[in-house]
Amino acid sequence: MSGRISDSAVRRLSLYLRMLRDLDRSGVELVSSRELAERAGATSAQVRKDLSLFGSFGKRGRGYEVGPLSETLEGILGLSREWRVALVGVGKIGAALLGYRDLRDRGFGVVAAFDVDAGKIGTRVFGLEVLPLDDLERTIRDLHVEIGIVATPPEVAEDVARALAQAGVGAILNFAPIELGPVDGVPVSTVDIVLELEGLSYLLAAARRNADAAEEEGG
Amino acid sequence: MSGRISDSAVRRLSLYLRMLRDLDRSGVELVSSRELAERAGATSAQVRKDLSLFGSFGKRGRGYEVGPLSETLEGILGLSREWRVALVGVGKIGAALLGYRDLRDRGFGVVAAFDVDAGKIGTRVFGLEVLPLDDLERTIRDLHVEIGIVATPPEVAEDVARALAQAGVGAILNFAPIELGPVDGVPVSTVDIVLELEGLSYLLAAARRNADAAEEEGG
DNA sequence: TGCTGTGAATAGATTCACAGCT
DNA sequence: AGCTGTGAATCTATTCACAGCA
Repeated sequence: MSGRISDSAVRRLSLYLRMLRDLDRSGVELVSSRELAERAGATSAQVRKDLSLFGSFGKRGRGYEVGPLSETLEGILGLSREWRVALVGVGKIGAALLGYRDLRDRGFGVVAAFDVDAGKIGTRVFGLEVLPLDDLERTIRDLHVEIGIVATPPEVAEDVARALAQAGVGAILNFAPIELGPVDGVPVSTVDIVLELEGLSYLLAAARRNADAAEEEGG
Repeated sequence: MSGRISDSAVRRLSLYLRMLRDLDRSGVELVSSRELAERAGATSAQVRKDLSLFGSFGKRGRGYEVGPLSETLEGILGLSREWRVALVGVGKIGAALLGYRDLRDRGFGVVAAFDVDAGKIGTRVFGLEVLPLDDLERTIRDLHVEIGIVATPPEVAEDVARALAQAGVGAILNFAPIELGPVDGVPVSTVDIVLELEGLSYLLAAARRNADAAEEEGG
């Protein structure tokens, strides 16, 4: 059944689950791979292949049952439980994350926040007390935190990630604009906003070059 | 030379550029594909292949000149100029983006911000006045905005993206947790924080399953 | 000798297409 | 008849390996 599943496949499974939850809320009970694909921006073959990586969940000639498939995907993705999250770096982005209700609503509860700034330590941000970095290891162990979020400047991101890994988190989400491989075997996923914008910048620049070239050619 | 370049290749080029700027600041003048690869978390062959998609910039036997290659990459990525950006949705994440100095520092100047909330309209967030959505089209045209950022709730994200496209932006960065294909031909890049966390959740759940299976086997 | 640039080889992901169940 | 599940085919990306230049 499950060999190594690609990141993009996992990402699509998350999207399918979202669509299934929407359908469930709308009272739909059965969905075909084609319908699911349309909503998730994929192809029907892709949907079937992705699901088949984990088993056979559909009924030939009918489609997939929305409720049961949702639960199956929640199980696969580990979303039938609440994950405990700790955040390091209560700057602009860190603070925004603390106030972002979607995280808790979707099963990611931020239970601790840390910063180095003495001016922030002891204050409450969206109800959560900011703790000093010195408390990181103990707090993360005590609270059984499973996921760490790094929202620090890039210079310290790697050290912070290592400290989180040492303290026992099993996965890290990094917002610092620096590429981090797995640290001490703990997987790191990076959200790099500037990199995303630069990707768009490339497309704009390329489109402009093409337009210029076409104009050249035209006359 | 340039056919269709993959997103991942463009992303790596951005990373190479970052490393080159660092090297430049350190006074390094020459770098090999191997050194660049190490710093960017790629392989030397990957670096050479990525660069060769756009031309031959190195010197055989020597490596690449840091300064010139930086400028070449800036040109390719469209980063030798400042892009004008407009933001829609001044909530937690939108406000954080307005305060995020890195954007301006890296050449993405947010020149307009919009919201529907009458309580926010007219206020200043990090020095920028929040405008009503009604002003969106005119303002974007007047200010020649090239990139739009969607930081609204998911329900309205698609409509907002369409309005931005209609108003003439050439690219959109979407923070709403909804998959948007290109709207009216305008490319959309989505940053979906919950999706990233769900990807990590999958890894944690899979690791846990493996651990359980191993334990089963062992005893 | 050292390192680029690049075809050829390999690996990986997506799409096709159809047998098989309901 | 309709739709899944999946091997086979295709397409895309990465890695290899080496000729060719400094």
